[in-house]
Amino acid sequence: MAEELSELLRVRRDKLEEFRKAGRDPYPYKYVRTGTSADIQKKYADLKGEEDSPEEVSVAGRILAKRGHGKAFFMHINDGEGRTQIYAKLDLLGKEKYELFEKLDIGDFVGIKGKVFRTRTGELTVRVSDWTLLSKSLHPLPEKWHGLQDKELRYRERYVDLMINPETKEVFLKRFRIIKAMRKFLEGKGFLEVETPILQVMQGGAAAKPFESYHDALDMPLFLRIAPELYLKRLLVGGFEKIFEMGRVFRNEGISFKHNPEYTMLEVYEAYSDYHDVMKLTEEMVLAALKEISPELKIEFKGETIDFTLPWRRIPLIEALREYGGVDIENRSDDEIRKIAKSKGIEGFEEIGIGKIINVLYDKLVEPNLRQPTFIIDYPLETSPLAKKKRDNPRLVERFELIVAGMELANAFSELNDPLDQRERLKKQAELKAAGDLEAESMDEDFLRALEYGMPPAGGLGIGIDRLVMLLTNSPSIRDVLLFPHMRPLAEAAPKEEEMKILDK
RNA sequence: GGGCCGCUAGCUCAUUUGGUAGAGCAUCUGCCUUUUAAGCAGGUGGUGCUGGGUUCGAAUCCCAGGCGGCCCA
Repeated sequence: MAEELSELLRVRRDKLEEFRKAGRDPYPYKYVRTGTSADIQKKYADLKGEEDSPEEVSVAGRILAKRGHGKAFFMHINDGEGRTQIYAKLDLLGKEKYELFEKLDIGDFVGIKGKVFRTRTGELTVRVSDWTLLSKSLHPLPEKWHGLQDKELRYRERYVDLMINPETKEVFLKRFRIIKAMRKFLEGKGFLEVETPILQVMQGGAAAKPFESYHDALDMPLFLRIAPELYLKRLLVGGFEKIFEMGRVFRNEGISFKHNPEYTMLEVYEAYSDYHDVMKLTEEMVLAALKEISPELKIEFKGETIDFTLPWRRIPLIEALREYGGVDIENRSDDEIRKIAKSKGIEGFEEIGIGKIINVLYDKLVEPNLRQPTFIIDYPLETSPLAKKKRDNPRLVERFELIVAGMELANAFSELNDPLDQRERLKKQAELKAAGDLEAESMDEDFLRALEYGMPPAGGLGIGIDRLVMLLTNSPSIRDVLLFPHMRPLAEAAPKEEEMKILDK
């Protein structure tokens, strides 16, 4: 494979051999550090200009910058907590060690031993008394001024993006803190984290097209879950009263700035609660996540100010359609609603249920216009087969979605626990599926049996974690908050014939 | 799925009537013992996304395809 290497790559491989010949293993097994870059900054903060640290330290990291000065040499190395300046002098190291040290490349990992001192410009610096190559890098890094700009490369080679662009790392640190804060919030309220199947026999819990897989030994198809909902409800039946699951779900749909085929969803269920309680819980939890990122309740997102000050607006779906879409579907027949939809340019859903059409009307006319945090509440019955009917209006269900910056962030119901009603609703879904609606729910007999044993009244909530992180980190695309967003493979990385064979077995 | 835009050195970007493809950083060589976008001098490095077409001649014009971005459905 090595015959076509460009000069830059060849030079690094040559150096690899040179280090080997000089008796330095380019990939040794371990290195003992006395501390990190941050430890040095903290420990020697009071070091005066003229003095050395009394003892030697050892640090390790990736070389990010080199500045040679003839018989002296500066570099910066980066570890998980920051950077450390390194100073090497011919006098101190001796000819052989110094000349090899100069040959280290940007990108290499090194271990550095030496005393700490302050340079003329005041920067704490380790003066090298000995050094160890810890891993030879065979690729040049992107340039120091602009970093890696090309979005495609940043997504495809996230490892390079992370090592070179500090703001990328910052986004993911924030992501992990947000998730941690939400777990902490829920655990503080007595919720228990559970895990349910990702490989599911039935399609259920949401309106979405699933990915299909196959279990060879059982000789049966399996779906990757589109939601954990139906299993979490089985747990309510089993006696868990406050539970949540944070995990990956998979939806076989298009890709956009707010859609990735796999994403992280938080689902929360609380027995003896209804959707009013869940709205309060949602507000508190989102604010707990926000607090982790910003002391203010107002944040910037794509040039827009989003104000999370409570209370957030609550508006029934039908009113929202009137206010934002100028259409009135209250007390209209299915045919009339279909006509309204058509007049708004919504076509191609002729065989599909009226619930879907209302959803499309809403998606098109209302959602993009909701910029500030807003709860859309009380959805038409047909749109929500898993939600309880509204207590004073059986044409509606007790459901809300939280919309921020035109994005659906959360979806929640007073969960349907009447097994006979649920059976009727799933039957309707099965009819829609038969008519060609790929997103319709399956008739899940085991789930219905569970409900027949009795599920306590409960409020349930789903939150799209990735979108929340987008908002809180001012990231314009979901790809910016996923470490490895889905990309079409490059020709060179496309699946090989051997791999494709697996699918035929 | 549709529209627009992009793809040029490892990276960031130039290159206008179609006429031998450039810069900065990185890399290499020489000088330089406290620099930090170190400096000075010199050099190497290109299937111009891929394939086809037009032309004496294509990075540039045309067609098809690939990958990506933005907007729309």
